[in-house]
Amino acid sequence: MSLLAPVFLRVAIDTPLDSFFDYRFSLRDEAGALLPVPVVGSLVLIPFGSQQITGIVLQILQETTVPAEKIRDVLAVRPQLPPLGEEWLALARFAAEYYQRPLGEVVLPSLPKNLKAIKTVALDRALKKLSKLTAAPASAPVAQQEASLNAEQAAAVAAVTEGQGFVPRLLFGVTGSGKTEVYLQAAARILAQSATAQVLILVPEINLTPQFETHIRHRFPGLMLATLHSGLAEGERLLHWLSAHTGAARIILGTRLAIFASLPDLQLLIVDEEHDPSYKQQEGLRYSARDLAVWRARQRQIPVLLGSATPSLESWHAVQHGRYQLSELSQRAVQDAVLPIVKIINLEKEKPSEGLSQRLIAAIRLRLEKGEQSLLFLNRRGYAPVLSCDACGWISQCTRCTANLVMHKGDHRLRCHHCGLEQRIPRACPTCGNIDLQPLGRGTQRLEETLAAMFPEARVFRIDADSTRLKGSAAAAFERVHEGEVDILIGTQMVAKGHDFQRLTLVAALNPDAALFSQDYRASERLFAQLMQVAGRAGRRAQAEGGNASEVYVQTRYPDHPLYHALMAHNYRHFAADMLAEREQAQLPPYMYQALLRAEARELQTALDFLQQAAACMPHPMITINDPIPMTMTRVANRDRAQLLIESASRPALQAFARLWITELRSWKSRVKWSLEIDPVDI
DNA sequence: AGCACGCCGACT
DNA sequence: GTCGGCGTGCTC
Repeated sequence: MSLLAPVFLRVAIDTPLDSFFDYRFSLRDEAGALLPVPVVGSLVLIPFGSQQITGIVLQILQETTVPAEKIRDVLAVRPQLPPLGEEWLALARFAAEYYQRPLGEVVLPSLPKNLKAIKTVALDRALKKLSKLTAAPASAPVAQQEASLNAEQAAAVAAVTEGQGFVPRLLFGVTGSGKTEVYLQAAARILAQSATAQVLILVPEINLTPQFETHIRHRFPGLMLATLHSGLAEGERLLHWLSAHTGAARIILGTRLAIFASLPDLQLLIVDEEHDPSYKQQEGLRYSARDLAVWRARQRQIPVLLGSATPSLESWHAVQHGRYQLSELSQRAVQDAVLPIVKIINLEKEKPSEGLSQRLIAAIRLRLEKGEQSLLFLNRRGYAPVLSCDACGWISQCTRCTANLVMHKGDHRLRCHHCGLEQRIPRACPTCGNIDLQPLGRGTQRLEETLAAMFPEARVFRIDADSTRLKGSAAAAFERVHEGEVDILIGTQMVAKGHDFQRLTLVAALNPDAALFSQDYRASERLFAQLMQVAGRAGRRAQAEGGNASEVYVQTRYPDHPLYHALMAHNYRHFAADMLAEREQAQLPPYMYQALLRAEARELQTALDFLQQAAACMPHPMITINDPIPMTMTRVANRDRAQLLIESASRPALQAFARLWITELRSWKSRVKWSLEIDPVDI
């Protein structure tokens, strides 16, 4: 083999085509100088059709079966970037295989845009900046001002840090039981064990990164921390990603996308609020960051800590079956703090006015008198979910979706929350001309208006996606609440997570019933977690301060529902046992594995026909193929959607089937847009 | 998925 | 006579 012969690079690129592409790489440049052979994991700039794109080198080949006339030359390699490692590629390969997507569609979207740009100015600048920061004196990663731990916390920290190899562990503890302290001290010990060790901490929401970041910076001064989430500007994102990739960052804090960070010496993974649905990506590669965290830990034979007050039934099931270890924090860690008292208000007996029962109004008034905060949780933004005409029965419907247009009073608009369609609120009914149109139902805006009128002396404040649309305004809004500038806080699920408000002693869920009877069998699991979580916002204050225990009010038409009883008793174990028994009885996950084939087309029937053919094309003894059904929200943005659920008791069988099935469906070259999701969560 | 090439309707 | 509709075919 002559040294002058070119080599061929097998490259993965971001395309739905499930194949790799081979390119020629000449070992001599135009001047005749010898070039080093590129390394697997390098990024390369290549011509692709009429475009120039960036791909990643998977293999170096001496020859290729691709006809010579088709082969094209690599345009450039990116030598300044240390190549992505084998271990990272193995993670991407696993995700691609497990979720049944082309490898390039996993790898390339997970990299910062500036890394893939044709021009390397941004990359060069970031690398230069990074080299200055490491140059900074590396202080010993000794934790500062550690809080003292109770026995359960200490046991959890010891168990995490003294275990050998891959140990998945569930940290089960109510809000306020001190999970964060366990994370920080476990991280401190792991970081102290070597000068290069890295710890990855995942949080469910971008809103939670700032306060977590503050904790970490305070606790580990001088240690490089990288945050990774979708809110970063491209420049920051590249810098942070590079600091993780080069090993300079020792703690990496991020949302689900951070699970794909390149981390050369990862030694501990922490997934906070592991049950949170946000860990599931709901478009493109539909991965579970929680599940991938466990996979990464197994791959590297390191501990992974999954924390929650209301663990996912999957994780709880794994504990019951001995696949995960359990560390429990059974007490609130703050001295004298007690669990809030949960009170159920029967809306059939206590008729609400403007959505508020008299008892709840009285409870709010009491808090105002004592200078304490109340939080009203209503998971519905806008003024009213629909506008209607009493005279003819017209209601505000989206013309493009199977959904109502939501009334937004502030900017006088009707808005579809699914496709973004907007129009002015009509002066009169579009069908009969009646000028007296009625908002039906209640959203956070209307509630805000009601409370402001009811308590003119109170500072009423609303936090939802509408009120925090501008970048950075969510952080400012939470800050306002923390500073005590708010008496009554109204919020959607945004306020349910993570934030601890010191003067908050009343939490109310105004209208949580809808989830009880949802078609989605996971809805009650989510509702329970959400209510436990929002309840956890209250009662952090020590009783010793002279206050009574905090209160949580739940307004419901179904006061005897077992979910609310479990909530009153703060009894996750009981709830989980019931739910798992139900799931086993009904043969649902985690006792069964599922995949969901979705199809969309202009006409519903086209989508259903496609699914019907898919259902019939490959019978398999170990796979249950259900009937195609229209999705609950059939039409979104003028596309009709339908789905087909397949199930199996065997994960390998489901995987093998899905692989063959996808190959078959691809070969049809149908014009129906379709996708297959493994382990779907929103059914 | 992009993007080009290619063959039929309403415009300067 | 051209601009542009989206059908189909390809991408190392």
